[in-house]
Amino acid sequence: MNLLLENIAKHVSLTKEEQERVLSLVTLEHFKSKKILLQEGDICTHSFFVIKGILRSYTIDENGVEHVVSFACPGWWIADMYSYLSQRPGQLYIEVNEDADVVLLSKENQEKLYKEVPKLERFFRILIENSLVANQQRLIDNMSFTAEARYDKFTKKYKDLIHCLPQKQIASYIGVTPEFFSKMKARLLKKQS
Amino acid sequence: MNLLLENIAKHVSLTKEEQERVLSLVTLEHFKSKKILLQEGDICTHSFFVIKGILRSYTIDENGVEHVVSFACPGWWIADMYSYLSQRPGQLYIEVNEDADVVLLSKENQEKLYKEVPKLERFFRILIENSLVANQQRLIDNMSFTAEARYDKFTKKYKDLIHCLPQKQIASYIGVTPEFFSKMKARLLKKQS
DNA sequence: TTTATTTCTTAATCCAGATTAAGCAGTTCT
DNA sequence: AGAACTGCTTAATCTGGATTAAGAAATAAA
Repeated sequence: MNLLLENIAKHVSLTKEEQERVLSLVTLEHFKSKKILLQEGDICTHSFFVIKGILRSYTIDENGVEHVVSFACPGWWIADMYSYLSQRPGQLYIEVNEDADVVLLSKENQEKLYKEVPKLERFFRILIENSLVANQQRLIDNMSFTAEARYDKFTKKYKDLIHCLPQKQIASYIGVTPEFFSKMKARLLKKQS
Repeated sequence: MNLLLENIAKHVSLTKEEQERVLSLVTLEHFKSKKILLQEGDICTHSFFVIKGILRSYTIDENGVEHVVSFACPGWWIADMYSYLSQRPGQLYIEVNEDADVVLLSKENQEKLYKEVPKLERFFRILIENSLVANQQRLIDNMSFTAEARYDKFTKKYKDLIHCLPQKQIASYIGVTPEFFSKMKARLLKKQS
């Protein structure tokens, strides 16, 4: 649970009382691998902060193909932002990739926090800013680079994560089929030697 | 200039004095078509709010190919968010598509506004939230849909804009070459009849 | 342990979209 | 008016990556 307070402390400093207030408005839960925390059509009532384990968000398109939107490991937030912000049914799935301890913050309680601890408005703004920048970069990368270059970027950015993920999920994240990804990887191995 | 205050009023309500303070910290400028407001390597010191005309942001990749990131018409903000937030050199170009009246807000003055009119922290958070959601949707669309479906979405979303844009820019935005875009459009015309 | 189920790989074939190239119309500049 | 750009189109060819299919390896279930 300290991880959450440390995370906040990186961007704004709270008094002991404010910290207590934050903790009183969130809950900690444990989820087993493969548990689905959110489905297409659901309204995203909570955002999730990962303490331990890994979560993953994805969409399923009209052909039944899964597209990974993001991974969240300890210290990261994850939610269907469209649904969470608008409180309308969303299109994202959020699933547990590896047994996880997760902090839940409800939309209601977040609004409460904004009022009671206005500093947190700043904190969440910064989170969203970072998320926007990362997202925009990924969009540009997808338009500018080949699958190979995208994979290269991914390995550098998520060095630790990479060994914990089934490679079909990595393939999906960088935007290729598992078959092509497998071929590409084999090609890269040959190149190196 | 009213457009700016209306834009703010949609999300937070300011007193007359607060409005005055906002206006005192921004400047209005006119730019001619093709004027480049920001280049790769520049630090983005201002964000731009379009009163009249159209701006466009894009990157140029290592092969010299341009990728349109966004269009901004009246009532929209535009900036290189990575560079603006981090005050580091960015990769985006921002160019005038059509003679434009633009409100400039410097990073400094924005910080000043956050302190003097904390309500604006909320306003800008909401802006960024919306921008994040739109961006994420575009990422999902790019992964899930064919060029044709993406074009279809684009025409619906930017009905008015579409007639003001050279189609090579539309092609770039949806992520195809102008040649392919031209072919696709011809194909669509045949289909309809 | 055996059986299912899922994941990964390899290979053949296919296709959306890129590349190259050329011609044409409209603008802008002398 | 002519020259020089820039934008759009068409067509031929090419390729990154998809699709289909089938087998091997690894996990999970019974």
